[in-house]
Amino acid sequence: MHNAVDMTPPPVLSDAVTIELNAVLVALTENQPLVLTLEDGTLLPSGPFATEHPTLQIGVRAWVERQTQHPLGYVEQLYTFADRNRPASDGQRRVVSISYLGLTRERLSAGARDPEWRSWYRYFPWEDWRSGPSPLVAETILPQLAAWADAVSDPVLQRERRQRIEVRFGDGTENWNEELILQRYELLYEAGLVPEARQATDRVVPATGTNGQLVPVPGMPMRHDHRRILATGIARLRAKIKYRPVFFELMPPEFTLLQLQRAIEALAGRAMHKQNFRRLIDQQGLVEPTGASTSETRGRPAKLFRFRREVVLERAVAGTKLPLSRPI
Amino acid sequence: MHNAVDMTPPPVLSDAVTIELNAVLVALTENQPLVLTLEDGTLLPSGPFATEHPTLQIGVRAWVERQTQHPLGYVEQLYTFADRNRPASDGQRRVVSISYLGLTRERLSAGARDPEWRSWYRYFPWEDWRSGPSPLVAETILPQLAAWADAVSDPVLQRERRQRIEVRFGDGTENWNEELILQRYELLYEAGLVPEARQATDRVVPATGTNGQLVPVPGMPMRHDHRRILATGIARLRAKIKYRPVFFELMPPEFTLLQLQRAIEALAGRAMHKQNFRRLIDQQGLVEPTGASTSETRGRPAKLFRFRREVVLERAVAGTKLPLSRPI
DNA sequence: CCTCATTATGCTCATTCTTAGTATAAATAT
DNA sequence: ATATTTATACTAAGAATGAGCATAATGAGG
Repeated sequence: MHNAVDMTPPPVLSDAVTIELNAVLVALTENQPLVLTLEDGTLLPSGPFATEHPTLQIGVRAWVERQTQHPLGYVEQLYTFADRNRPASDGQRRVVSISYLGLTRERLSAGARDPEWRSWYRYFPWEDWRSGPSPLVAETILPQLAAWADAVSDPVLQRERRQRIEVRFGDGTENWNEELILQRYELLYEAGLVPEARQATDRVVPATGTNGQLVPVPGMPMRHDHRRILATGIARLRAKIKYRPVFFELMPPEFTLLQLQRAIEALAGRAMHKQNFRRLIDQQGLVEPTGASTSETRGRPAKLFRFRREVVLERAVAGTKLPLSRPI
Repeated sequence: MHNAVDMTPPPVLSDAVTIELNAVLVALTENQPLVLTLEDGTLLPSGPFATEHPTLQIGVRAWVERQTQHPLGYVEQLYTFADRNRPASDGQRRVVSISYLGLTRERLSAGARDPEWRSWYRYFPWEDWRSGPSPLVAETILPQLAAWADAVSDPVLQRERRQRIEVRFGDGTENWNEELILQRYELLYEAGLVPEARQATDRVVPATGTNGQLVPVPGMPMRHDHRRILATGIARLRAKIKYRPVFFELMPPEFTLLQLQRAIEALAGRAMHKQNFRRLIDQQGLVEPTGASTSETRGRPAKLFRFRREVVLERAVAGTKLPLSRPI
């Protein structure tokens, strides 16, 4: 590397580290957003980055495809971090984790136990607002967070905590921003309301119930920080669907507009107005009718659509608009 | 790490790699967006990630602050890549580069040669549309890209190339999307129109002028892939200013609304309608008047503003809207 | 002092977008 | 046949946006 004379840091040996790749692999089935898990749903798939992989992305694709027997469509880097909660001083090499978001069209080996596809709302039940405000927020989460805010005596800090709660969770019925899933998880972690927070070494102020005990919020935990990585992936996807047509990779080659709508709603965790959704979709020229219709549903048969070739080719830069506003 | 029996890849030694940290460090002075460079503007600052750094971000902060003698405000991870153009088979450890975007309030050591702050439009002159469409696009870039598209005989490929050019550059006067800076750079690279493309080992189809020679587009190159990293940082920043109040970190504690507008315009590379800008800004409650005004400018004195405390505290989730549309 | 150039700021207005419907069509289940 | 379900067309109120006019407050130059 370069060595500008007065810029060079004191000669320090850049240490050897080991790279671990993590994947948040997403699929959609029957209006459920699924994520691939291992070991009874407690881990995301991960694997080492090795010499045989020319690039990181090829590394991720290689072992995900081997594990799932399925070609991986869209792959996007999520985040890289080093040594969260892992000490480096025991003679072992430090581990740097690089996480990826992957989208795939169909799930496979349904019912398998390892790997197993699970709805991500098992991990984040409060994030599903498709049929209105999740009662978990108003009834369980907000009261406990309020207690956590009250637990600090300094009025300035208390006000800051209340503000942070309000921005992330709204009031339980309004001002819900589905993109803030990661920030919500992190706040719950900080408040000691998720089980993962107990094992952590850093200072955590646990919330206590009326009997002085920790009362974890419903939602399945994962090992290490994999639930946080999952939240990062969901957040990225929820943000991205609003301006890039990522759902290409999740949909079958032909679909009805309602299927498309339900797919996006599954990702966003919110319902959309049907007529407005259709208007936006065909205004944008993302899809074209195949000419056929389906009568798999009960009512009037729906036209089938496919994504337009030109848009698929340029999906990395093509724009989308959805009747999901970017709140505040 | 976990080891699900039928999931384990063939036992492969996860190889040791070296981590290198790169920084795109941005500041604003006199309506120019500046980036910190080394070695006569040919490199971005980079340094090794070493044992003494508990986390990656602390590592970046540590040596950037040592190099610039200036506290680093906002820091955000950009991208991680391994071995772009670097062979791994010579017995040396592979290098994984992790790049960061940093924002800082004031530049320092003005006029110093190393490190030196430079306007990023020296590297991407075609990206400055603040006083209308950049003539470089219509007069230099588009003709050469058109020649590059024509150079392929297969009509399907030719149409695809034309479409990619159109999406990224528009027609030279309209449909300019300032967020696509990275995709534009990559297209110029692919077309062989930037000098960096010549040294690359991968297959590059160089564009040729009328006399059969490579005609690079104006804009200073950098070594390695640092200009690409810079483009990544600018793209991230241009996208982010539209929905998060990142400009906090770049502005002085007090400023006029015109100063704020010029700052954002410098980042976006586009001009905004003054009255509409003001309307949006005060609708959102991002700033509050300090009560004072300034008469540093020639005309009517402008009120001074500061960012509101509440918004600064929650800047990671606070929203912004600017009269810069997210085109297509 | 007067006028002009310059910047700041208030206000309007037409257009487009968005939201939240109503209405109607075409199928299935009973 | 009738109720139910789904698809699709259309509309009207309200909000947001884009473009511009009008006025205010200052310094510079005569």
